[in-house]
Amino acid sequence: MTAPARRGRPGHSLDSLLDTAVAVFIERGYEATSMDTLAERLGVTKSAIYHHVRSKTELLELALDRALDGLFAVLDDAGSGPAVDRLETVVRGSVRVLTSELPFVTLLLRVRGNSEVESRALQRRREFDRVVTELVRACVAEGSVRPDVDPALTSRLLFGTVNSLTEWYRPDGGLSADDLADGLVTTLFSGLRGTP
Amino acid sequence: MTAPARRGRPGHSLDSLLDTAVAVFIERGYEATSMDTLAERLGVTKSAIYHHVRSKTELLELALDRALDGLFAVLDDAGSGPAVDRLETVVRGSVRVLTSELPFVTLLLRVRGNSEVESRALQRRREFDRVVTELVRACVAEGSVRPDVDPALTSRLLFGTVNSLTEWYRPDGGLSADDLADGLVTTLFSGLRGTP
DNA sequence: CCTACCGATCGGTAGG
DNA sequence: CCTACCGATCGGTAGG
Repeated sequence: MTAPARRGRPGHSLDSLLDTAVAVFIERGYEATSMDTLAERLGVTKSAIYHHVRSKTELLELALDRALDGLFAVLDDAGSGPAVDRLETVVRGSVRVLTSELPFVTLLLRVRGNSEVESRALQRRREFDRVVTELVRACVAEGSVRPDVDPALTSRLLFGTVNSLTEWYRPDGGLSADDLADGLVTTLFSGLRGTP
Repeated sequence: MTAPARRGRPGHSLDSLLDTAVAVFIERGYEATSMDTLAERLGVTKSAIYHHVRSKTELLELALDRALDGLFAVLDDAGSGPAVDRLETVVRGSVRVLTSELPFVTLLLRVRGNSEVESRALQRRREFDRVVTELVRACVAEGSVRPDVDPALTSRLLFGTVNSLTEWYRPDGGLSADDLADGLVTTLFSGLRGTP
């Protein structure tokens, strides 16, 4: 038996398509990116993209789910022990996901809820934030986090700091993900002034 | 003598035009916002907007300059004294500008350098960051900020935290700008764990 | 000559 | 994976 004739060229996998799409979405913004621009960057026609996905929206959805699945897996890693240790595990895990899936998390953090897909992603983000706020509350209850700042504010500042890494961190920039996590945990937990 | 007949209606000032434009740019993204959308939101025709500004780009430029001028004024307020006091003044001043000019700073932080105007805004932001990094270095030199974290990382985390406020802070949400600044300064300078 | 607009339309490009 | 298209909308400008 002969091998079945290939129709069309091998071209791109869904994964490599997604990588390029996310890179362009970050560069130019999701809405400002046309499928023609995307096709040009991939070196294929616009219609070739529609072979892999049904819509521009589906590309966005795949990218956002990848970031969110990574972040939620972090919560499962922090199962037991003192709340403050679980909090540190969540912070370090978030830094790890953020650095390893940087473009996907970057895109997630830029989503503003302007469509059904974006709204669902925002809802999952809010659920993540809610769990972390509960964890900060547990830390305050066990006496391991200061009680004089509202736990809701504390957790917002905490993840504001972690999420801001997408604005400047580059994996090839000489700062390893582990060193970054160490510096961030030290600064956040013990403060700028120095060790207690 | 009769009063001269008014030709055209009083309509909008440049300031109110800018307020609305920035609100829509934040909602939908700058590039994704058409001048027709803007005109619809203002209740005037597209041509009426071009009476006040020459281009969509000029609207963006006016908005970004307003945010940047506010931030640079903060550096002038922190003129003398120990570096750590100047740093706290800069942080509190940044929080004040961020809350009082929230939409303009929010727009500034979303700019990615996709045009001449955006690139110039990014350059001014980098200059601001450079001054703050120098200030952190001075704090380390005088012994008021921990030396075991790189000053460049410290200042990035510092302003990552401050800038992340645009993601959730709302002036009408029950948390005053002063209380916010207090909580943020306490958390950043003394850490999550508690007072030294 | 000014300020503050309007109704209509230009040449090109969007996602599908 | 391509060619050949669609209904609609883009930023910007004309005369009055």
